[in-house]
Formats: sequence, C-alpha cells, structure tokens
Amino acid sequence: MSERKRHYHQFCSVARALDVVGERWSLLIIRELLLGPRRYSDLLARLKGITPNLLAKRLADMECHDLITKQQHSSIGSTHVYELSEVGRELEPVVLSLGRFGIRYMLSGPKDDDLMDIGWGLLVLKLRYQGQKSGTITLLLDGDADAVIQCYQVKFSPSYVDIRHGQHWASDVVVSLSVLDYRRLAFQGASLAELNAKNKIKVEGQQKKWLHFLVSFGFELE
Amino acid sequence: MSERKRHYHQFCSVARALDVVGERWSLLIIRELLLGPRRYSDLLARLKGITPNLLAKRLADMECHDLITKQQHSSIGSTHVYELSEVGRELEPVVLSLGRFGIRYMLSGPKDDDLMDIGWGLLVLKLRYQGQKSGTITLLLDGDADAVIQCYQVKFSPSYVDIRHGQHWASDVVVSLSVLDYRRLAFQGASLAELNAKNKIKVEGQQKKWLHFLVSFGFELE
DNA sequence: CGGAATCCTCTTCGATACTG
DNA sequence: CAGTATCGAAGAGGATTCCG
Repeated sequence: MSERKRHYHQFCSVARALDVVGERWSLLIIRELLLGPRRYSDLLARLKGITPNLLAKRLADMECHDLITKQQHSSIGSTHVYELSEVGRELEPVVLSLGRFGIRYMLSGPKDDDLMDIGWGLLVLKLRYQGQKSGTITLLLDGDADAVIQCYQVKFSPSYVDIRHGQHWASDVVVSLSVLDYRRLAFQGASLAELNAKNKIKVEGQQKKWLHFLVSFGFELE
Repeated sequence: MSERKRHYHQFCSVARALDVVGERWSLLIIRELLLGPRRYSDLLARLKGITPNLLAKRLADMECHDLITKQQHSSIGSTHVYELSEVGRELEPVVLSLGRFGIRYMLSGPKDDDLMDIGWGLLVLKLRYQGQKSGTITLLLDGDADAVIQCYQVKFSPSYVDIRHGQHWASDVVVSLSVLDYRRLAFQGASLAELNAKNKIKVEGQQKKWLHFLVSFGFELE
C-alpha cells in the first residue's frame, strides 16, 4: 500500500520525516489531533481551506504510515474518529518546535482574515511547563465568535502535559476566563495581577494548584 | 516585498511557522546551512532534485523573511555565500526534531536511489550531547562514493554543539573513520569495542576528550 | 448528516535549456 | 558560477454531487 508519492530520495532522517509529514496540511492535522480525537467533519471544519478530497487523502496517507488510526466510535451515533497513534504522538516535538519558532509572527496580532482557535493557543502550555508537580485543571474559555464556552482539560506532570478538548473529568481546579484574556496572558505578556484586578479570571477548587500551574507555566504574577 | 504566497490564514504559531518554512525544500535548505555557509551551486549540488529556479525562489523568500543572509565572500574568487541569520538559526530545533522523528525510517538502511551525505548523519550529534564539558573535535571521514576525505569540526559545550564542514581549526582531538563505520556507530547500534578491535578508528590528540565525547554522545563502549 | 468521490481551474514543481 | 526562461506534469483550491 506504499506510494507513488514525491519524496526527496535522501538517506537523511530529516528528509525522511519530511517525506512523511512535509506536505501541505499534514502537520496541521497532527496539531488538531494533539488536542484529542476528531471526526472527519470536525477536522474539515477546523482546517478551513482544506478541501474534502485533500483531507481524505492526507488522512489515508497518514493512516498508511501508522501516524493515526481510524477508530470506530460507538458512543455518539457517528461512525468513527481519527486519533493519533503511538508513532503519531511522537510528532508532538515537531509541532511544538514549529510553534515555538512561529510565536515571533504572532506578536503583531491576527490579520484580518485570520481564523482563530483557542485550542491552538493552548498548545504553548505544553512547552512552558517546568514544574515538578502533577495536577489536573479544567479550563472554561468563553467569548469566541460563537459565544460558546469551550472546555479543555489540562493534565500536567513533570514529564508530560496533556491537553484535551471537551473533557469534563474531575479536576483539581476549574478556571474560567475569556479567550481574549487568555491570549493577552499567553501571547501579549499581560500580567495576572492586571487581569485579577479586573476580576477577569474565576477560579474554583484548589487554588494552590492553580497558582502552581501559573507559576510553573511562566505566567507573570505581577 | 511581501508575497502573493499561499498561507494558511490561521492565527496560530504552528501555522505561521509553516507559512514561512512549510514549503517543499525550505527546511532542507536550512538543514544544509546548519553545517555552515554555502554557495548557490553548493546547495544546488547537495540538494539533488531541486531545480535552479526553485532554489533561487526559496533563497529569495527566505532572505525576505530574514532567515538567511547573502554575504559577499571576498576570500575565494566566488561572489557570495548564503548563511543562516540569527532568526534562521532558531530553526535548528525544528530541523532536529524532524530528524529525531525520522530516525525510525533510517533503520532499514538506504534505498537504492537514495543520496547519502555524511553531514546529514552528523546532525544527530546535536541531539545526543548530554555532557557538562566543552571541547573541539575534528572528524575526518573517508570512503564515500568519491573517496574524498571530508572534514568536519565539532565544537561541543553544555549549551550547544556546533558542527561545521570543512573547518581545520585547532582541536583537542582528531578522529578518523570511514563514513560507513560512522553510520554503523550512529544508526545501527554498532559498538565502539567492535570497531576498535578491528582498528577502524584512529584517534590523535587528547584521547580523554574523545572518550568523553563518545560517552556523552551516547555511543556504546561495549 | 458524516464521509467521501468528481470535475474543473489555478498554482506550484520538476526537467531541460539558456543567459549575464 | 549564479542564476532566468520555458513548458509540461503534478498538486492544491472550490464547488458540486454521491452514497449510507
């Protein structure tokens, strides 16, 4: 089931990796799946600009390369979801290093026709955690275009930070803020004191966990 | 001077990075320049398969984005060399994380029509160094297709490993081995004892530095 | 409605040839 | 040596249609 695809024909691990995930959209699909499993149409909706046929092709190729799996998803009536495989999850450092590099292009703010998604912004948390403790935090973010509250669960430990969309498991802390304020905090160097003073952040649960979270993730208290 | 280029139109640092270096060949050009400055025709020769016109376009785009600079190179009669800028050098983690991921596709050895370059194989050294000491090693590698000895200089310190092609500066140790043996060592898990027993590696200078180098870079002694 | 396949157009890429 | 020019082939974008 191999391919009649373009490759670089170089015996080099960088080139080999690019043979597999170097095409347009591939790494953005991985980025999406880093936040949890998604259905075909979820991906289609979140990756505005990709065409159905191209998405299908990329998914098929990546399944072929064992980067993702197509799971039967019995719960909701829907047929199945795409999910990162063991191998696919090892692309996280690639996505994150691109993300770190790309931050410099975010400083000037979004362009007019840019799409926004708060999940993309949460990925930087995976880079920032330097702490020694573990815990679970639920983030409730509201105020995006649709005015729908989005729920993410952040499970952090010294070795790994797991971020999932739409999970509602038990967590040590529940934190609510607006997506705008999150972006100010994460990308525009806004201080917590500033947002707290304006009562922009609501915290329920073990506030110590939240404080630890903030400090370990490099957010400024003052 | 900006572009009528395709981009993803997403306010996301991963997408932004891919807007800049996500196109075919871009990251391989960066990979080449991580081993030192190169002339246009050096790049054209090393990136077999790229066309002159595409290489020119990529170089122009990357210069536009301040990833590389085009320096007047007075010494050799040649006109100029391309070199990574400060910003471009920050793509190293991207290239290296791709390289780490891609190692899994190297285990089966090269395909028939694969190009080989020992410089590409040396890049993994940047990932492997875990030591606390600093030093400089000259690697002399012989036995590639052209039977030309290739010279690389590895300058390692706790914070950074710099690898340059064709340098002949003073170094603590000079190590000679064949490219085949290097590949066995680095990618096929060959042990040093094995190669030493067969007298495959020649070391001149402070042998302690060399030993430290080997251990800190994760090579197996037994 | 989820999950594609089709048709068509436009852009990018690759191969070769050519020029300052 | 350092690129342009040209042209056909492959890939990507957009809209629509099809199937279960």
